[in-house]
Amino acid sequence: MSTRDQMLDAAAHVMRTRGLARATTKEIARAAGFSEAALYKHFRDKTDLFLAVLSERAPSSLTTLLGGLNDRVGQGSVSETLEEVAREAIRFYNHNFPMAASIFSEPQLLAAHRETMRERGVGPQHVTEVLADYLAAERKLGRIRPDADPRAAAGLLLGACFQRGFLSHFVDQQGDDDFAGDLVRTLVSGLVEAPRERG
Amino acid sequence: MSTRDQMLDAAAHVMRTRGLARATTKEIARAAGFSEAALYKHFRDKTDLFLAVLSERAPSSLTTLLGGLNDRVGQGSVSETLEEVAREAIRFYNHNFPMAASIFSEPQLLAAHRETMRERGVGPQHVTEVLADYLAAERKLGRIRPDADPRAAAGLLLGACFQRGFLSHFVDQQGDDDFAGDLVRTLVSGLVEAPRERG
DNA sequence: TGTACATCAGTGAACGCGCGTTCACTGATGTAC
DNA sequence: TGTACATCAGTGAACGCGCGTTCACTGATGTAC
Repeated sequence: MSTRDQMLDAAAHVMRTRGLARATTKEIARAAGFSEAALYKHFRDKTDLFLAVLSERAPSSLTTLLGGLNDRVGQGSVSETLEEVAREAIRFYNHNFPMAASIFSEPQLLAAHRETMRERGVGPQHVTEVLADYLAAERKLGRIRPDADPRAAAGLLLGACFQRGFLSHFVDQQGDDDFAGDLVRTLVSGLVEAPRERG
Repeated sequence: MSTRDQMLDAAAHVMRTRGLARATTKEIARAAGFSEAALYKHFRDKTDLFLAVLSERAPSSLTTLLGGLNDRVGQGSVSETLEEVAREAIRFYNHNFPMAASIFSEPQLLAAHRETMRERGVGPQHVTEVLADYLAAERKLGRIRPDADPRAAAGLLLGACFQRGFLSHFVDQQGDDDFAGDLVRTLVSGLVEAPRERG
C-alpha cells in the first residue's frame, strides 16, 4: 500500500476515533507511522488531506447496494428489497455519522467538501433519489399504489435510518431487534387503511 | 439581561455562525462585549461554557409543540396534527442541526453532554417517544389502524424531517413546497393499499 | 564495472501563531460605625 | 454625613502550550558515460 494510502487510512481512523478536533497532524502522522513533515510531501496542507479522506475514504457500501436497485425492479417482493436497503442504511449511517457530522464544526471545510461533491455529481441526497427512482419503477409495474409518492417514501425510510444512526451515538442504544422491518411494514401498510392479512 | 445570559447568547451565536472550531474564547467575548477574562468569572472553563449553552440555549419550540400533543388526542384529524408536527420538526432540525452535529468533532464534549441529558431525562430520543405516545393514544381511539406501530411511524416521520434538516445544509436546497404534507400523506396511506378518496 | 551526479521520499528540529487560561489590578457599590 | 474597609464584576497584559507548517538535511535509488 502506498504511503499516501497509509496516510489516508490513518487520518480516517483518527477522525473516526478521536474526533475531528483531535485529528491533529501529529496524531495522524503517528498513526500512519511517518513524520509530520512527510504528510506535506503528499498533501498541500491539512485541509487538502481532510478533503482527500472525505472523497477517497467515504465508504461505498450503501452506494453499491443502491446502485444494484435497478436490477431488482419487479424481482422479489418490494418489502424484502426495502428491508434490505433499510438494514444496510442503518449500518452505513451508524458507521459514518460521526465523521460526516464533524464537518459542521468547520464551515469552511464543509463548503469545500460540498463543492467537491457538486463537481462530481455525488452527495447524500443522491441516495434518496436512487431509492425514489426504484420505487417509481415499481409503481410503473403496479407493485405499489399508483398515487404513491416515491420521493416522500424514500425520504421517510432513509430518514428514519439516518436518525437511527445519529441516535445510536447520542444516547445509550436501546435493543430494537428488527427496526428495519418495523419501518418497512409501517411504511408499506400506512396508518389508516384496514389491516391486511399477515404472513 | 445578566452578563451570564449575554455570554450564553453570544456563545450560541458564534457556535452557530462560525462553527464550533472557530468558537474561541476571543470570538465569544468579543460578541458578548466583554473581555475574555470576564468569561472565567462566570464559567469554570470553556467546556463548562459550552455545556451551559447546550443545556440552556437548546431551543424548546419542538418540545413545546410535542408537549401539547396529549391535549390533541381525538381532536382535529390525525393528518393535520402530523403535518403540523412535521412542519415544526423541519424548522427545528434545520435550525439546530449544525450545532448538534458540531459536538461530534469533540467526543469528550459529546460524552459530557450525554451525561447531562441523561441526568435530566431529556434528549433527542424523547421527541420520537412523545410522538409515538400520541399515535398510540389515537390508535386506542380507533383513529388509526389497530396493528399500527407507533414507534416505527414516529421514527419515519421525524427521521425524514431530521434528514431534511441535514440535507438543507449539506447541499443546495431544492424548493419543495409541501414536503411535510407529502410525508404525512405517504405515511398515512402506505405504499400498497388501494387509494382512498381525496378531499 | 566504476564514478559522478540527479532525484526524491522521508526526517528532526525549529518556527510563529493563536489558543485557553491566569495574573495583578481597577473602580464601582455596599456596609459598619 | 463622613470615613474606612470589604466585596466583586470586569480588565489588559502576559503566560505556556500545542498546533500547522517549513527548513536544511539524509540516504537510497536511478542514470549517463
